[in-house]
Amino acid sequence: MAFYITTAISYVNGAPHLGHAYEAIATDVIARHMRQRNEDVFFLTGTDEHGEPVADAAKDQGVTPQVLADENAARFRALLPQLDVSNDFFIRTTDAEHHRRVQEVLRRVHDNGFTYKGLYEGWYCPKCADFKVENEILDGNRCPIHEIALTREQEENWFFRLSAFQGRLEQLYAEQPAFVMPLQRFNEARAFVTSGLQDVSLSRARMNWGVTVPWDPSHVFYVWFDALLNYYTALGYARPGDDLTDRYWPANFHVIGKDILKFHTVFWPAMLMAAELPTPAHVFVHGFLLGADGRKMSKSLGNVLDPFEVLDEFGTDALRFYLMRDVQFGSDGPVGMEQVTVRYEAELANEYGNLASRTLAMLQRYRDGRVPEVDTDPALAESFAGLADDVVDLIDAAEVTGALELIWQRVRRCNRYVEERAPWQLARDPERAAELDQVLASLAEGIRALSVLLCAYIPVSARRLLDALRADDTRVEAAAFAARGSGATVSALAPLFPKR
RNA sequence: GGCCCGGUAGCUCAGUUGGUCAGAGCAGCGGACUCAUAAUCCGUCAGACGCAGGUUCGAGUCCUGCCCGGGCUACCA
Repeated sequence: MAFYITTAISYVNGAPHLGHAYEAIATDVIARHMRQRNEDVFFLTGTDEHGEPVADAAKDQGVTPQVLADENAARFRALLPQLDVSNDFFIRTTDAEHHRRVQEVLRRVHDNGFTYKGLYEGWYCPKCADFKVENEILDGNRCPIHEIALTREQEENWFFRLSAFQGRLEQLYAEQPAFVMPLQRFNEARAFVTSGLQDVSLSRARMNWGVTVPWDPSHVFYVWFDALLNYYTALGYARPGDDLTDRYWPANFHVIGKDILKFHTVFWPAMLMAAELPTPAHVFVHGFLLGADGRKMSKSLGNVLDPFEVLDEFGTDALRFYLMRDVQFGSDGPVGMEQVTVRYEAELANEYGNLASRTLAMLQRYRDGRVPEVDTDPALAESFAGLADDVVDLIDAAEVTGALELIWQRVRRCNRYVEERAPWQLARDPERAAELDQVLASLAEGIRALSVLLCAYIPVSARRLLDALRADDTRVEAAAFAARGSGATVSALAPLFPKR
């Protein structure tokens, strides 16, 4: 089955930071897992490059918006391979093909009668040449930047008849209780819809850094509408000569941060309805990463976790593991270098890495590196029963943290199993060779099954261990605990997660 | 103000439809073992499950009120 998943696209008016990495990694875990299930996966990410902030920043730097966008888009794009993110395409909203398709879709919205020319009225700062939002205005209606008095002004805009979709959106929320996840966000979005919808402006006339409105070329589309459409337009040109739209649309998952909830859970489905396009199955809203002190990360507080520092110190898999493990996906959570160290040493090095080391070492020492081809221990098999299915169910619900916890319970179980059976004692008694065979075969099988499931989270390390075990099948089906030892001759493996 | 989440051992949190539900991990303390990256394993400590009522044979688990923390309450992207 087709499985289409996206991250939000990053706004290029800034540098990539941990938040971008977090979202990309979480989405990548789901995408990789789905590929392990032989789903026909398409994973999209990219950059959002239009709008006033980019135009303004470019002006400040004395370059054209396109030059600025090119520079910054390259930085975002370069981040992905560093994180081992396996996106299938990287869309830029400045792509010509994107422009063309945005115009196509919104033309249809226009033709269907869901737009009209109206007046946007708001508080305007003549120095900023920009309207200010209600909650950013200082007391006395003053500009937050210039602190000068704002004037009440109007601008002629094209409007989108969001209000016309109130009923259909309510219906969507009634029929798809998992349209927005987790539940708190669903409630939030639904409450917003229920409270009554106003029309929203669809175009801007004061600015030209955007996609031209085809029926009124003096306007460009409001950046959000252009940006949201990336999820749809990308499928049209990601594979030159092959339109993937029918194959993948609508998306299974849009993974986003809570700050852009409204755009994705209200505006976006309404716009798709207006264009007569199917709406996505799920919008998953993740939380924010906080400083180790639980406060919002900020340079002045000095509580920022630098992803590149983690990558340098511990590596890509460690960063991926840490973020998926330590912060419940869907909630906010504190992160810090100390916590990274604890998870790395206690779990990746001591529990998983060392489990691999001791297992391989015993195979080498007691059986010349060969996994005995004997029946595995039903007691250990029992501990793995249902694991892969449970992981599958949790990932279906985007519960990447919960799934990892289940996997990790079995990592611990394997270490306990080693102690229970004490293979080094069995090795001293030739009469108990059969028992030792069983224990070693079972342990090899255990770390193999675990590594298959861990491929989505720590792809490089899991793969290294599987290679050492001569086990190349990474499909989720292969995560079932086998009834017999593989008979493979394993190879030596340097510590997967060396301690410093 | 209204609405939505949450408030469970020192810390981070699990606890499905009410009846071994009082748990896990980390931290602390004690012990065992040696295959392993001095890794691992076992035991142990503590908690009136935010407060007060209520429903029930029985409630972290349902109802009401209150307290505390967080979020949303529209056009910054």
